[in-house]
Amino acid sequence: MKHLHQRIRDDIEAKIMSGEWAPGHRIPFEHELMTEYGCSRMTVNKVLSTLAANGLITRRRRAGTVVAEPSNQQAVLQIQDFALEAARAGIEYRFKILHRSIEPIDAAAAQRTGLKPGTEMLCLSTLHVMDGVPLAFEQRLINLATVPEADKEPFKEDPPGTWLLRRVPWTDAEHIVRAVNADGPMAKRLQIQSGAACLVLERRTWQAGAFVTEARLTYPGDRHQLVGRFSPTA
Amino acid sequence: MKHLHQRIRDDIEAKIMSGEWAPGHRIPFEHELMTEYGCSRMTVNKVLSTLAANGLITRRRRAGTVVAEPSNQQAVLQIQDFALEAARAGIEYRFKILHRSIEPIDAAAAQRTGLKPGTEMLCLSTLHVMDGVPLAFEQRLINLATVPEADKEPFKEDPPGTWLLRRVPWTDAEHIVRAVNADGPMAKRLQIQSGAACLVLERRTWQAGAFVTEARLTYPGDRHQLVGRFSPTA
DNA sequence: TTTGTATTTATGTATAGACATAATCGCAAA
DNA sequence: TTTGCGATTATGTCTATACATAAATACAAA
Repeated sequence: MKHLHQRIRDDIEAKIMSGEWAPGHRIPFEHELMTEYGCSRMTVNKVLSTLAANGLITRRRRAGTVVAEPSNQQAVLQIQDFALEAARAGIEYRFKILHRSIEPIDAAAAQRTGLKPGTEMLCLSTLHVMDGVPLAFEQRLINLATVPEADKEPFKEDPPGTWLLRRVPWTDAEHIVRAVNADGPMAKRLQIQSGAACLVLERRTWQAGAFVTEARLTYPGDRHQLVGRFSPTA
Repeated sequence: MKHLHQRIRDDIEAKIMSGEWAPGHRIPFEHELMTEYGCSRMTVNKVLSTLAANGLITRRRRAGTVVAEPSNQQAVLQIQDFALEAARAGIEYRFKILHRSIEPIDAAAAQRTGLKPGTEMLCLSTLHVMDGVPLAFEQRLINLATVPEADKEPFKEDPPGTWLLRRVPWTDAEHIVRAVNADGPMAKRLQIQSGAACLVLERRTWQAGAFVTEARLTYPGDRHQLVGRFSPTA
């Protein structure tokens, strides 16, 4: 016999995912489920709260609980930290800062990040190399207003991403994944053919509303992929 | 005065994200937090359970609770359902089944899906068109052992993905995102230049361990991107 | 030393009740 | 008809308690 908690949850998920309870359908009240399963309200409540947190259902006081609109399917993709992954796998990892400067943010980037045009940003270009093979090229902007100590950091030990991850708390991130053809300079840096398909991952992170950093990572398409696993229940 | 629940949660998250409690650091026992905040164990327990579900902490019986290793950063990417998105945006959407057959699964696919080689699969190739522009090419395998009714479905109303989503409950999915150069036939189908970068999304779904379907979606790189938002707390 | 077993301990699940709160509904007053 | 207000109702949060369970620990037997 499984846990009641799990049984209630499985039942509801099955009904939603089979389409028996379509989006917008009102789910039985806690009171009703409580009678149906012969358990306390807390048990039902915890299940429904969890499902709501996972976006499967929408709850509103007085109105009750309904199956959520299948907004967009969500997939959890894992995005690796080069240094960490390399260390774990026992692979030789190096990185090289190819460019470093402090510049006022341009108009397009200001738009993306929500900063005032002209804000001073630390601009870094980094090549990530594993086992002697270029794995990714990283173009990064760091907001010096939020992370002033980045100015004096030489980035000798850790690459900028790892350094930031350890030092700056962040609360929100936005990701964009695209595919592009490598132009000449990019092809040269990554040692691939000009025009080869590359996976581009852009990540912007904020900390309590304050912009922290933007990273654009370009991976050779034939050497890399993003992998993710997703359970609606997890 | 905020809810106690939220306060405890904020405190713990702040300590973790500021680095004060580094990965591996043991968090006070429920018993201790209960005394510290002057509340019941259930309250503390719910907070910690939620944080554990979000991957911020790791809990083990008897051993206690520790700050989770920042394994891989996880990003929640949104993956759209063509028909649904088009309907919402008021865009004209069509799809065309270019190929349909029933074939025993090949060795490579058997490996990926965990099925026995030779299992009968419904193979479909579909072109998705929005506003007259090819948006994606879909190659899909459907496990007839799990979804026998797919055999007789003509897929006139809904494209295979939408049809399956409505009909088959699924519990697990695996995603892979890659970038590839379009070969000749693909370029022709998508009306792009041969060699143009394409985003390839592979999705495999299971239902309680039974394989349901595999979809490989190829998007022109210049027409599409995946977007995602992520908060560690949400 | 190794293996097996009992104990302890922290978390996991569940209960039955309490009060708070937000949103809706119905009714009455303007 | 519209506005305002009180009653109702479903969810939100929390308590105090109970027993289950997994895992570390200590101790005893082989």
